[in-house]
Amino acid sequence: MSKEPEDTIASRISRVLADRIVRGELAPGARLRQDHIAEEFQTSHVPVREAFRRLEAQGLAISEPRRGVRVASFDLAEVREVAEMRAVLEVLAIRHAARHLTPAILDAAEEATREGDAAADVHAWEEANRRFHRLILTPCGMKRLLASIDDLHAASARFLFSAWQSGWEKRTDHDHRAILAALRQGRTDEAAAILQKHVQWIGRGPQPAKTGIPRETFAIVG
Amino acid sequence: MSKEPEDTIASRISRVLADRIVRGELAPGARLRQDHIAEEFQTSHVPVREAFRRLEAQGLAISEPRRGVRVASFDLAEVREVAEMRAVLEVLAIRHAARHLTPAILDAAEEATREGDAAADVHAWEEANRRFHRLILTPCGMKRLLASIDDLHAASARFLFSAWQSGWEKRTDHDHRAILAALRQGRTDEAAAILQKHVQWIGRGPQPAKTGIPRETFAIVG
DNA sequence: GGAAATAAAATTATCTATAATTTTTGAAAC
DNA sequence: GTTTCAAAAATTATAGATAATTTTATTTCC
Repeated sequence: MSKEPEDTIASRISRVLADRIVRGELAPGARLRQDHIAEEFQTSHVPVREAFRRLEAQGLAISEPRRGVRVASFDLAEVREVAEMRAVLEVLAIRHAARHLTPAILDAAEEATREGDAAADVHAWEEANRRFHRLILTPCGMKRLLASIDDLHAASARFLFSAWQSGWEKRTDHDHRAILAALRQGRTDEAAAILQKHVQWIGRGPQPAKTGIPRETFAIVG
Repeated sequence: MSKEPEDTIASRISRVLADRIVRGELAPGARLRQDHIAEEFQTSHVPVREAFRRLEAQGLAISEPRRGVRVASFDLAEVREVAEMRAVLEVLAIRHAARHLTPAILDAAEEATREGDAAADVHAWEEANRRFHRLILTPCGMKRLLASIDDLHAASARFLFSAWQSGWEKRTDHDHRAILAALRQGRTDEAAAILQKHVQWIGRGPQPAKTGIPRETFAIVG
């Protein structure tokens, strides 16, 4: 019971590195040197290389043979691409999840929304937001679809964190509440439509200036 | 020019293994033993392990810590899941690709369709079919989206090959022609609608009996 | 002073070796 | 004949070592 399975070192390394990349602690283009990372994790570089393959598949790192691995960079076009992929895939997921949603799940999702609204910083908001999406989508039971969505969420979060390096301001998530209301009434199509717009909007509106504090929030979150 | 970059051994191994899994030469559930594969490719098992991580990410293999890697198995539910994911993602791609399509590309796609119709076996058909889809979708220029679609195509092909182990019969692909006609006339919505149905249908109809020769073709191809 | 060439250092990709774990084999008990 | 257990074999995961390549630093030449 208390014995953790403690999966492979490679998976632990890939999780930690993915988190750092998403949070922006590792900047786009930064080189990932296998020996240094191996030293940090007190291992040889073999599991580090395996972790790299995982990051590559997730689109978080780019590897060039013999030239090493670096943190993937991303531009606005890719942010939009990710948003559109998320939109269509999350709609697909919600359509299948709808019939399996229980009041308990919807209550938990509402709680996640409240936590998001009350979040003091962007990381807390992101966690709550992701929880909301996961709660209402997981019941679709489509593992491959959910895994893809998870990877896209990570990519979205990268953008979110890079845009909101400081100065998070609280906001009320009307989309989430509208989605929940529609789901509670069994209006799946309506919920799907709101969800689609909600996600698709990411990266569409005016971007915050790099120097100043971001003003327009609706274009970044989702 | 003649000098090939000859990328890493790991990527070569993952390509070959992926191909074998898709073609059904490696059965679902079959164990992939790193030492044996290493011996076959005249390498150590280190690059083999890296290849495993790639296959895992593509959904072609499943790895359990300390228990090894085996070929992923798939059931009808997963075939449908893949089909639905392909449907929404290919529609997204075609919507973005449409404006960049040239008559030359459409001609090449028509040629691919003809080759598919004339294909003598299921492998030739699959290759032509994939070429068709790639031709009309690639111009969207969304790398991440195209990579996802490619992985889903591989999963679809697995199902196709497992269903049509023998007894391929020629057929005329009306969907492909209708899609091309719509694209030629600039009717993107119509093309997208046909494409969606075309792909979504996979795994829906009656399945061929394992013992006999498959009769219903419309439900398997796409 | 700056470009080109060269030497030194760092880094990647791979191999061989080893410890830990799982699977298989085979005998003993029922 | 089947189940249980233990020893043997096979296999995984990781470490440590090495050759090849790339990057960085240094020197030379213009």
